Amino acid sequence: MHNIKDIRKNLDSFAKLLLKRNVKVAIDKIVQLDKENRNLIQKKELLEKEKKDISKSKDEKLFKKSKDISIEIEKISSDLSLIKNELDDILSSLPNLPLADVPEGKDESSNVEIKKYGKIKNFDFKPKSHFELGNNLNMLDFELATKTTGSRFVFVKNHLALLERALSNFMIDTHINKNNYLEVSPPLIANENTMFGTGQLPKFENDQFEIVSDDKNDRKFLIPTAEVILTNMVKDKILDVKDLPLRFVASTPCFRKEAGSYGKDTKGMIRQHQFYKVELVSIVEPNSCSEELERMTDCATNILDQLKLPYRKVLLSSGDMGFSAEKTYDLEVWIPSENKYREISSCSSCGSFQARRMKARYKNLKKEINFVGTLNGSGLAVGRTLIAVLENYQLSDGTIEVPEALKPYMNNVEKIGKN
RNA sequence: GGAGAGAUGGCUGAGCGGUUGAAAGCACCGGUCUUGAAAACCGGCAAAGGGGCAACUCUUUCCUGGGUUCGAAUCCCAGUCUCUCCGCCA
Repeated sequence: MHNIKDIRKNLDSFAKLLLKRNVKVAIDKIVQLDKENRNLIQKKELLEKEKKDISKSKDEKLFKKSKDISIEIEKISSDLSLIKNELDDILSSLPNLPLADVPEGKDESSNVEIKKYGKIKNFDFKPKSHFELGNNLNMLDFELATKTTGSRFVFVKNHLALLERALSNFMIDTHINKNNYLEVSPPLIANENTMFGTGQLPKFENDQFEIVSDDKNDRKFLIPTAEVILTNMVKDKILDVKDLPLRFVASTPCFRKEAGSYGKDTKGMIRQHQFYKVELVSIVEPNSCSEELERMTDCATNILDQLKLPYRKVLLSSGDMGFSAEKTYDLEVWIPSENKYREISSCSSCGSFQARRMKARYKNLKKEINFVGTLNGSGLAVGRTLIAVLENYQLSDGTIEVPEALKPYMNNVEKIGKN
């Protein structure tokens, strides 16, 4: 959510920066609504003052007049709320502004590769895809999931289920022990206001799984990412600067409809309606967002380093960023069967964009109140990490080596194979 | 699911029709005292929005939404949430 005061001050740069994100704003409309809004506020306040004075005077002769004023105030109020709603609707559907160092571009083709890491293994056989491997091991069952649930779900069984759990635990342990995150086990369901706070609503309602409820005024959604619920932990709060930064980590299932991606990655578990993800969220002073973004991204890359998976770090272009982000790094892991890198983590700074939507503020040492900065990143997407481990650690006989870093979590299983 | 109680500022908690944005305490900030600190004493301390270059000023807000009244934190109605007891249950 953008601050109307800031927009007022920087009309041109505001429109220009949104254009960088391929969004055309009706800037004239915003200006006009803002003007009307303030105009009506002034009118209303004047009347309220008059009314207040009358009641203070306790002068019975003026009581009739006070009643008339009430009627007038009511009229103005209803106009006011119409205008205000229209303005808010526009403002709440505009994405965050990109930072200056974000490359300009329409889509992912303008993303900038920062660096490649790790060593891509040279297989002396044709590496199999994760779904072939999983299917042969009888540990990934897509057909069964289709039968019980529908497309884009999967049963993970036996040692791969263990591996999935091991990955999750390994990641969380790393983040709480080495990176100073606080572990959280949050609700997996969020209400409408919470979804608005992080920017999933109102614009991306169709991507969400909504829970059927009798009460239309109490809408509930399965979280599409723990970012939603973790970031909203500071909703409506005024924090003390001494409490910052706050860093939360959670491993949760994520639920997404992925509308619009049908036909893409239909095979395997790259793109599922449900998947596990270890999520990192930081609440910081707004001026340390950029610094925290580097730190958070390092926390995520550290997991890939420890798992010895080859990956690259990519700076997203303005056209490829998510709605709430001002700057995003993607981490892409090497997928041998596809002979390319695929997204496994996305770390974003949102500046104060989400904080304004959530009304999450803090008090600095001078006791000034300001909105906090929020960041979120995957550390990492567990489902996709499972894929990466399967494919990168496969042997010619279709068995899977367990990465060194995961061994403490694998109940002495060192190699995953049929037995 | 049944029966009660409650929701007030960062927290605890008074107020139950008229200068109450709201007592008191805690926390916090400033000052006096002190070699320094503590204690004690004195003073300050809500947020959002509007107007103003500014000093400042106005409006709104005592869970939410309606209603009564010239006037509501206070009365009425509906809803939400919390707590206690009982039942049920992983």
